[in-house]
Parts: sequence; C-alpha cells; structure tokens
Amino acid sequence: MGAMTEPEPRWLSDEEQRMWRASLGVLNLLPLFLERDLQQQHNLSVHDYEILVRLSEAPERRIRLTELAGLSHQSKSRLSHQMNRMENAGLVVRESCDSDRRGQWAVLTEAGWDRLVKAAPDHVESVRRHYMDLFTEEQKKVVGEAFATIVEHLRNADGGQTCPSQGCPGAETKPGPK
Amino acid sequence: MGAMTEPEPRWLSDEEQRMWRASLGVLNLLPLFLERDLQQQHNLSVHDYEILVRLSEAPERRIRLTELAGLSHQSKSRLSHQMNRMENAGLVVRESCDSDRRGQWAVLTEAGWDRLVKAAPDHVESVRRHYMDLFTEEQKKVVGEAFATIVEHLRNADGGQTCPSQGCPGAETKPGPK
DNA sequence: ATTTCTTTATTGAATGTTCAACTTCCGGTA
DNA sequence: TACCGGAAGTTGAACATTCAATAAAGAAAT
Repeated sequence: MGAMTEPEPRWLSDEEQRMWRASLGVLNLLPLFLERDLQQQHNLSVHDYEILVRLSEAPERRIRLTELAGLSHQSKSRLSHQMNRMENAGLVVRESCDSDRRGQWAVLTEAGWDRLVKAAPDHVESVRRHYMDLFTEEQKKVVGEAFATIVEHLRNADGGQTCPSQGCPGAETKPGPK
Repeated sequence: MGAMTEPEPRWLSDEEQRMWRASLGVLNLLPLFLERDLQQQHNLSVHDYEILVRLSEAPERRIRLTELAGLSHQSKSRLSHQMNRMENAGLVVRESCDSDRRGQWAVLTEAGWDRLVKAAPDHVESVRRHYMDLFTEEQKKVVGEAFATIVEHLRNADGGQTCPSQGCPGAETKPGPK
C-alpha cells in the first residue's frame, strides 16, 4: 500500500502563539496570587471559597455533593476529601438526604457563612487587583463572551470522573443574598 | 475617635460576574482536558511538555534551573522534584555549571527531543480543539493583548518562592527549530 | 582574609490530588 | 420478588505540590 503521509500539523501562527502563551501565563500565575491573598487574609483556599459561595447562593444553603462537585469543577473524590477538611474546620456539615438514601447534602454552617461574609470584600478586591481591573470595558465584554463559549464546549465534551454538572453557570466572588 | 466605616466593597457588576465565572471555568477545566489528552496519547504531563518545549527552544537545549523555573511558572522546589521524575524518565539530564559551581543546567536528551517531536502535533491539535479554534480572529487578538497585560502585571507583582523569571514571554506548543 | 548577605538548588515532612476499588442504594425488568 | 446495571459517595494508596529548613558557593564589605 502507498505510504500514508501524515497531514502537516496545524501549528499556531505567531499571533496565536503569543495569545496561547499569555493564556498559559494567566492559567499558571493567577491562581497563585488569589490563593496567596485569600490564605494570608482569611486562611481559606480558593477551593474553600468557591464552595462557600456556591452554598451561600443555594436554596437553604445546601447542595447535593455530586451537583456541588460539578458546580465547583471538581471530581467527586476530591470534593469528598475537601468536605472532610471543611467539616473539620466547621465551615460545612454533611446531612443525609431523605429522598435518596445514598445521597448527602453539603450544608453551609453559620460559621461558614460568617467566614465567607468576612472574606468576600477582600477577595473581590484581590480579583480586581490581579485581574478584572486590568481589562478595558471592551476587553471584559469580548473575553466574557469568548470564555463562555469555551466553558460550554468543555462541559459538553467532558469525559471522565470530572465535572458531572450541567445547567447553571459558574460561581465566585460574592456571597449569595441574605 | 469616630467609628471608622469600612468603604463599601467594589462588588463585580453582573457583566463582570459572568466574565469572572467564565474565566474560572476555563481556569479549572482547560488544564484537565489538555492533561488528559497528553497523558493518554504520549504519557506526558502538561508540565513535562512545557519544560520540554522551553528546553527545545534554548541555545544548546539547556537552561539553568532557576531560569527554567521562571519560564515554566513553577517554584524552584517543585521544579527540582519534577526534574527528578523527568530525569528518571530519561527526558532530561542535569549537568553542573562551570561558571557557577552552585548552578545546574537542565539539558534536553535525545530521547526527550524525540518525545517532544512526536507529541507536539497532537498537542497543538488538542489546544486547537479545546481552546484556540473556538475563538474568532477578533477574539484571539483582544484576548492576546489583554492577557499579555495581565501576565506582565503578575510577573512584576510576584512575591514569594514562585516565578523568579523576567524578560522572555511564555512557552508552549511547538518544539524549537532544528 | 574574614565576615556577612544573598543566590542556587535540594531535601523531607505535611498537605493536597488522583485513581481505582468498594459499599450502598436506586430503578428498571423479568 | 429477585436480579442487574448504574449512580452516589467514600476510602486508601500512589502520586504531586507546598513549605520551611538546609547546604554550598558567589558577592560584597570590612
């Protein structure tokens, strides 16, 4: 049979290369800074924070674990370990679920709520300083639209233990109402 | 003294909120997919890959460890552990440095180069599928500019064990020349 | 020369994450 | 009812990352 020639790879253009490397920079660096601020100021990890926000927004401040895993972009296993830590820290509790006896609720405690309310202003400030305020209004709009597309794509693609969620967008930054 | 009232936190607008949550989604999800592809197809981690690219582009395919840490956005400690793994895998070797006897070179091996050359086409494809090709040309341009600003800001801010590098932009995707 | 300060790089312990195996229960079907 | 496949959640071991402590050598000052 004739030699099956590989198609020439679709390398990135110079423009794309720059854009990709800048993206990698943000991907690698930004979490470090948010983490550091939140850790120093309130002894919380970014993951802790994201979970607190999600719970604070949910009806009765409780979410089933599998759904919470999806909302916070984590595997169920990882969330399980994380819940242990947060439960030890008194930020959340588990409650078993009436309608499905396999299920568990993650429930925000009073203490968890208080921690979140205290941390939120500083965290927004941190997000603004290292990220949001560095965009022009125009850029915010474009990036917002573009990234929404990407996330939708990734959620649909999925595959594997991770990210079993659907529907609702992503959380962060401000505690839910009341 | 009069009660010192906290200034009202500068919460994100709805627009900003959406944009930020989309950013978090990408931040959390994208690395998972790139990792999975690279792992399955070539048994490399994204960190491995980034280091291989950097070395492939460097003169004599060697870089001092501290500089490499900066280029690949890692702490020196982490890089040190990672080098152990990669050295065990035969992808790189350490060589001690003549001009500074504290120093070490990270040097790309023939095997490392081959691995990279084999992996690169698939990795670009992966980057395109999950990210690059989902942008319009306009969006690529705006995101590229905006993120370049962010990265510059973060590199300057810095603080701590991480990211001691300067100058040169970020690497990824295609092996260096020759 | 000696002291002191800094930079380079590594180490090991503590911590966090991933992965596959497992338990329990739901839901459908014979 | 009993069976079977799949979903919810947990577990522990393997693996990766962080953090603080350390060793060794350059740089600068006395």
